[in-house]
Amino acid sequence: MPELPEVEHVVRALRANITGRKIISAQLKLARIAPEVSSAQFNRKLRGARIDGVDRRGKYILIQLDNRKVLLTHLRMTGKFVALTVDQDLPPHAHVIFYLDDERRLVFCDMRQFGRMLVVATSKLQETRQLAELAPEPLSEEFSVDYLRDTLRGSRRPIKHLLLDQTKVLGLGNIYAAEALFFARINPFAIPAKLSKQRVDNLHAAIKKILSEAIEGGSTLRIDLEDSGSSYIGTSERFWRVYEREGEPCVNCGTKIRRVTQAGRSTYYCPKCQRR
DNA sequence: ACCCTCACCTGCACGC
DNA sequence: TGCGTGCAGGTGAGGG
Repeated sequence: MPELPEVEHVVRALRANITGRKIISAQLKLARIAPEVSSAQFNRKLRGARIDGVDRRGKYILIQLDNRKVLLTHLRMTGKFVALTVDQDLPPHAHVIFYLDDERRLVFCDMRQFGRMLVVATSKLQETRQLAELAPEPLSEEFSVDYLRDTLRGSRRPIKHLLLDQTKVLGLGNIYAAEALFFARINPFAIPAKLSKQRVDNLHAAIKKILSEAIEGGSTLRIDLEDSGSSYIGTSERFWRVYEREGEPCVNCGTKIRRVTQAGRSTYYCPKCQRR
């Protein structure tokens, strides 16, 4: 499910819901979710810790603890957090359960079991392999036109593929990469190194626009954020210009949206608006 | 270094 | 109804 905007919503909801709570115990029910530790070690590292805050780096969720550790979570495709009150049953695919000091349980559910958790020392956070190579935050000053131009300059793989590389451009997934290219009117097969300065400017603006609109809940996104106990945190419903619109008319020119497979993923684009 | 393919899983929509 | 196929918003390993 989640690309950067969805993860940001999960982070905000978690921050509002669990900051200040203490983890009484942590039950890792499916070992592959935290492959670097046993379930006993997982509990040992987390039990007794108070949650000081919740942050995000790219698509990673960082749950800051007061025991000088951070719980890193990646939702991958289908990971979700849900907060349960005492009287509520576990939902399907509940793989990790955090028993909190207010009698609620924070549950990590993941149908496809791709999600991952990792407990790292706060002092080692920067050098953690999963975070160390990530590109700058796309909504920060650091992600500048100059940065993007320098990044694209050396690359000859199709631009859509590069946009999914989190070490080059951070936060986009298959949907927002397609949408950003549509807004910038760039063909997904275009060669990054060959893009004109103007097109790089357009792409830079499009990435910022797509992500910030999705986060702030503009016209493209309707947020369904629940503070109260039971519902899934950070779900959303939205409308896309090209994604999953194969055969439908382009909103700009009416040409049928095309779907192609690129690097093993579906890519949607308007063949008329998005010329190479 | 790059680029591609596949693997990891379950569930759902679709066609026969 | 039932079964096979393809597909799903992410990443990482392994090959050329």
